[in-house]
Amino acid sequence: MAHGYRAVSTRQVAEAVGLTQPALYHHFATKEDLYTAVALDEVARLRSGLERIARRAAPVRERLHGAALFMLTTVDYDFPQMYHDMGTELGEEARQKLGAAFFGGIVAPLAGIFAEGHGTGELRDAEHGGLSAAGAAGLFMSFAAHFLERPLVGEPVTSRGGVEARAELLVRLLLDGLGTTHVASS
Amino acid sequence: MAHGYRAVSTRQVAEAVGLTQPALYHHFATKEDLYTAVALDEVARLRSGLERIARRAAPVRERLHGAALFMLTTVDYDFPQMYHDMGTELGEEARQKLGAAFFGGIVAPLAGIFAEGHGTGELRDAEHGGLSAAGAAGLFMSFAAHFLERPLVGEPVTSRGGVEARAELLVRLLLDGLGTTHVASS
DNA sequence: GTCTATATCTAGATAGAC
DNA sequence: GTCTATCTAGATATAGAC
Repeated sequence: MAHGYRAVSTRQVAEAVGLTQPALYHHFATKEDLYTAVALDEVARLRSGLERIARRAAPVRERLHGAALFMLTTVDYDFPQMYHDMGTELGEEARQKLGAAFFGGIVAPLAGIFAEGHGTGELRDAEHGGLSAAGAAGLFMSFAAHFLERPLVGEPVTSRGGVEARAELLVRLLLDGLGTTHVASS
Repeated sequence: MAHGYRAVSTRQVAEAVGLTQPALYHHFATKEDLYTAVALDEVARLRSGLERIARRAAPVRERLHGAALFMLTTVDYDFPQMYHDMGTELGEEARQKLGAAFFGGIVAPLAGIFAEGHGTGELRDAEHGGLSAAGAAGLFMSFAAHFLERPLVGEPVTSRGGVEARAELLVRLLLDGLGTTHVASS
């Protein structure tokens, strides 16, 4: 997930788990199967974390902060790269399967939080210059990816203040934007 | 740029330009050299477009809209993938070179627009709950990548309204966020 | 400057012993 | 369930004729 599907060989995977390369093939039929299994595992981990946060009895903004903190503290790989691999390196079947898990496990719980915000009028939906609940969840993920990104040159993001501060900044930018003047919903 | 450094073979490149694979090696010493040259070309193209837009005598918001429209209409590859490749698949020298070109050609012109917005008080800088000019430029690129992204399942983004509307939405979300209540700068 | 032919390496995957 | 040994395909890169 950190280096990309093609960049990691099955020999490297085998060495990391203390096996020889052919031994992997006793457990998984193909490299794609292995990758899919790991990706599904990771999506399930994110799902349980995000669903727990989404169920909290806390204001929308606070739960979004929790979700942001969860992502920033527990994701240590390249999220866009994983998404790219899921979309381009896998067969139709694996892509559909992962796509469904991704939507149900990551987009859905986040979308639930945003939908509540739409209900209370705290957040703008698609008809008021904002986004649908699912669209907002997708944007949230892009924000998370942005704040996880390691710059090409210069210091890594982790040194730009603590994760707490970055999670707060993430939510503030997502909800309030960079502008100083608030534009009425149109 | 669309499929990733490792996913495209030099044979495929050769076929695309109407040559045999070894003929490429008359023009470029290695695959990495070829990739770097193409990436530098593309960064130069973005640079000239973004600098032209940044120089326009128009409000900050309008120029950001122009930059968004420029990105959405002229980038037809996977931007995060290119960024990932630049960071992980190339040697130190090429990475430094591309990193500098990226910063000077893409981040800098965008940062110029944001800096003006900071000057007029139209945009919040890092000391008022927003971002530095360079940070805002980076976030802008992440927004562009988000709006260019092709979803794992379902219809491509191009069918979600025209590019004009998507560019406008991009700027609105970036500057005003998803919330309805404006939070005073802290 | 482009070609054919090929060297060299590494990848995913398989065979079969234990 | 893991190993050693190996197959086969595809990759980057080179040699040398034209």
